[in-house]
Amino acid sequence: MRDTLKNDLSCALLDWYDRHARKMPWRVGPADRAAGVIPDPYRVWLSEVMLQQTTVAAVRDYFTRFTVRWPTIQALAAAPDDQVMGEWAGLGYYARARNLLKCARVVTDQYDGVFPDTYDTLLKLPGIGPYTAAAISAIAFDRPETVLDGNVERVMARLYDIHDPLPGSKPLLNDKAAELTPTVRPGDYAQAVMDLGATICTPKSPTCGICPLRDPCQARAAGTQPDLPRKLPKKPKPTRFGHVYIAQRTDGALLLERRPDRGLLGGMLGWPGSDWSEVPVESPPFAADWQVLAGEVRHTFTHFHLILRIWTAPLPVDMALDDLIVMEKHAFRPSDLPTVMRKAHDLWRNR
DNA sequence: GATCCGTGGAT
DNA sequence: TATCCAAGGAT
Repeated sequence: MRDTLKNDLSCALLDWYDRHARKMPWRVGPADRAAGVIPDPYRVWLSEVMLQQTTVAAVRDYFTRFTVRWPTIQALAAAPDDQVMGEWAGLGYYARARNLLKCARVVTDQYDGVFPDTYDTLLKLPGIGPYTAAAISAIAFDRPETVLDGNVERVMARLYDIHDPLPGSKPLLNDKAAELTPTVRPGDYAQAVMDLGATICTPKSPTCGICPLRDPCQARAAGTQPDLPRKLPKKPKPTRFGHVYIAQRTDGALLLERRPDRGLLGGMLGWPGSDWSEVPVESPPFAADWQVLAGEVRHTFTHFHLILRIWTAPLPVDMALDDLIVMEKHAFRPSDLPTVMRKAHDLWRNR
């Protein structure tokens, strides 16, 4: 009976996916896969890391730029750190980019450039956790692993009308998802559940009327689907303040810093500045007649709001400062900056 | 288990 | 404007 239900559900989902799979630059669609096209594990891995907590729309252009610039994992492994961090700038969660490079170098050096295919081996690699290990194993190698991301959590919570709040209900949701994972076409199936969650079984206003699982869905029968999955309340975000300092030489060169590898915006390029706190201390990188710009930069991170004041001064010739970078005009790209630093740059340029 | 870690779009 | 939240991982 359970097998029958499982087969009905997974077949309904695969059938829906065959007809409605979204096109994505990294995806080997059901028709291509059926025709024998084998996914490139490098592209599957890169896309899955980019997609961690990030929307498909935001990832698209980044994925294209990365794969044009670094078509293979060996090419990526050989890239200088600052080029990769610059290409990742704006996408957020910069630890992903640092771990991406670590992982590329491990696979290149220790696995001869060949991605491992098992969940347990993938899980040991930098930046690959339970979700991504299962996703790569299933999507790139068509192994019957169960992916559990936000989409699958939502689909399972509704399908079985589970009211226990996340994250405590995660093991139960994982059990439900694992029960449904078929041994045939597990890669397509993993993408089918996630596509369903992303397009039909959405967080708000799910379109149950056209859902391939509308009949067996227990939440829909109970009318509870808009309230699922339940989640524990989140903490409010405090507001912090800070100062940043933009100094430019008459030839256009700029004073920048490479942020330490750990912590917020780790490894990224930025403007020197104060700590970000309730009452920041003005801390210019060198003594000068600093002028504060009109306006301010407002930015919201994962766990706090930030309001920055921007100061500017001429950068003397031959100025050299510990841990700071004098970047020539031709070498500076605003797109290499994380978004909050690019906002400061834009305010300064439009002064 | 709780906290930290970005960003932009939708509502 | 405020909140949610998106194909999560590391510590």
